[in-house]
Amino acid sequence: MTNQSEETDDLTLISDKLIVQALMAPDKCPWTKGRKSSASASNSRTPRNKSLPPKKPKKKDATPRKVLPPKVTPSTSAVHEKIEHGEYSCLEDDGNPIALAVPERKELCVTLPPCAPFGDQSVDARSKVRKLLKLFQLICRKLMQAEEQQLRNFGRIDLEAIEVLKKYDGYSKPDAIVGDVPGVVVGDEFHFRVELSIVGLHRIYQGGIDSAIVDGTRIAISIVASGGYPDELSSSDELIYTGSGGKATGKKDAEDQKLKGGNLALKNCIKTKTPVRVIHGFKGQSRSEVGQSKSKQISTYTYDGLYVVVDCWQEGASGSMVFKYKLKRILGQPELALHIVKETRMSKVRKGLRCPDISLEKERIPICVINTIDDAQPTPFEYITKVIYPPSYAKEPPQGCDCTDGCSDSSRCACAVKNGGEIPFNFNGAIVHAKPLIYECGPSCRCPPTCHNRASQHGIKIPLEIFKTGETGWGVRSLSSISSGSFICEYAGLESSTSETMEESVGFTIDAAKCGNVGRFINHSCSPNLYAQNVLWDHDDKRMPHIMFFAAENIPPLQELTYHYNYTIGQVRDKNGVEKVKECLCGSADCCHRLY
DNA sequence: GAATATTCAGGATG
DNA sequence: CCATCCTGAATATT
Repeated sequence: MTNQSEETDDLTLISDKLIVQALMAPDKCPWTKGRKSSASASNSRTPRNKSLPPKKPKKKDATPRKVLPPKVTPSTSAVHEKIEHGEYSCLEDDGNPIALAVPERKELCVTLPPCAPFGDQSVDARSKVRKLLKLFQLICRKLMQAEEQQLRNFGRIDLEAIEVLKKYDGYSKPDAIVGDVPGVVVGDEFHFRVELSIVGLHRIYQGGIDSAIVDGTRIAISIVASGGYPDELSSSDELIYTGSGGKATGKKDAEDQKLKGGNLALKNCIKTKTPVRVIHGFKGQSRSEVGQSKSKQISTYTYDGLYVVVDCWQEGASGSMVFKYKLKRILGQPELALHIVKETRMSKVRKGLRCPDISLEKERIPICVINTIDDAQPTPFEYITKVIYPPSYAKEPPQGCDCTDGCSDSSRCACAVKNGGEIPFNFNGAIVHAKPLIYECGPSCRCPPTCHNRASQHGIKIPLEIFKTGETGWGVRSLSSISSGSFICEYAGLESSTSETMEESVGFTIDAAKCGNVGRFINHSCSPNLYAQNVLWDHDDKRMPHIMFFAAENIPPLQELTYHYNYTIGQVRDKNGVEKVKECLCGSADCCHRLY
């Protein structure tokens, strides 16, 4: 609908505010209020002190740069009002610090955002769920970071993280829910069983069948099928599930499964016609990145939707009988993206393929263009992978570190020190949390390219594709699942100064109308799944940091990638200073229907 | 030897 | 005390 290159007119940003998304939420970041020095912005290991008065952000110092979204702006609105109402806040700011109960001398402190959103009626269930999950994932990344710095060894990060989360105001034990859980949508992905429990999808940690008593009878409310038993996940909408207990789990003694507990509950569902939530677990989807350390086995749990139990019988030889259940998926629910991806991968020809690699091999992996809506092709542009700086501009050489130990000692690595004494990435490449500015190691550092403090400078690693959306023109998505914190891509384009001379210039913008990379196709959303992070690595000019997109949550395959353009209403004017209005079409629940 | 499969042990919840 | 469609680390196997 909107065409990028048509919108190349005079967008003028009258506000000098710079707003960038926090990893936690569409939030009010330090940028909004002026910048803190990156060193003081880090809260990763502040001493524990709950009564610490909230830090007042500095009014404003040097305003670096405005993020100019692609001039092709599809749809949008602004989160501005919410920011004004203080509904959101960012990790870097005045959160309530919660100390981890680390039974060793070294205490870890995770700063959590204020808990206003919880229990607030105005926040819909979906936002709550997403916030809780983001919070949990943030804690996990923090713990992982601590583990990697060898401050401490947690066996089970998931269990450790839930302990922290429990201390957070707004966390409560989930009630038993029959049917869909408000805020959870078919296709949602999780990485730990604990996460299923947090959102109330499946409350027990290990058991496969969660049940509740309704009207005096025990009925099943959710099941997890993750390969522990030989279930049959036949084709599409049917599932044969194996009961719990007996020998199947690898017991020493053969034993018949008993019709009690979960087994009975599941059988009762036939009579009561109770819908059962099905969560599908997949194992070993880990994809070892090139040059990365050993890839951990990663399990993914996908919410498959509601099923009804239609049949129940016993199977097997006497002495090792098991219960089997036949479940049918209730019609009218969205198809799992996973299945579509499977079909797509199976089929030889890709439907709607308009271009096998729009980057013309400039990226490490091809980025194809898919259009199953009409015949349109993207408007031609020059594909570049790196930002192009103004001709007159000579980049300041960065001051690197001289680490030879892989920058492992974050108190000695000069780059880590600039990041407030931490390497802001986990060893798997995920960003730990949003910061005003991140310093990656660069060309003048002595560390090798495999250093963990170089997460976003090696280009795109996740297979992305450009596709035609219904309403918003072109968009970007992936056939793979993306886990929270993953680096997606840079926003590349022509860097230009907003004032006459380079020297006096206060603001810079990136214009991707004529040349750019995939980043120029990423649409706006009021509840985005990516966020933009400022990063410096190949130069030290804070006025024009790289703008790097990271996943703010787990993103299922085929879901469109979006970030918040961060316009404010009234911000954009035409040549004559007249306010311009653009409708937001992002369609999210908290959309305010105006991009600017 | 490294990548993968199997087993073991520790653990939270009900 | 019991058991569980978990996890991560330790062994075993290709």
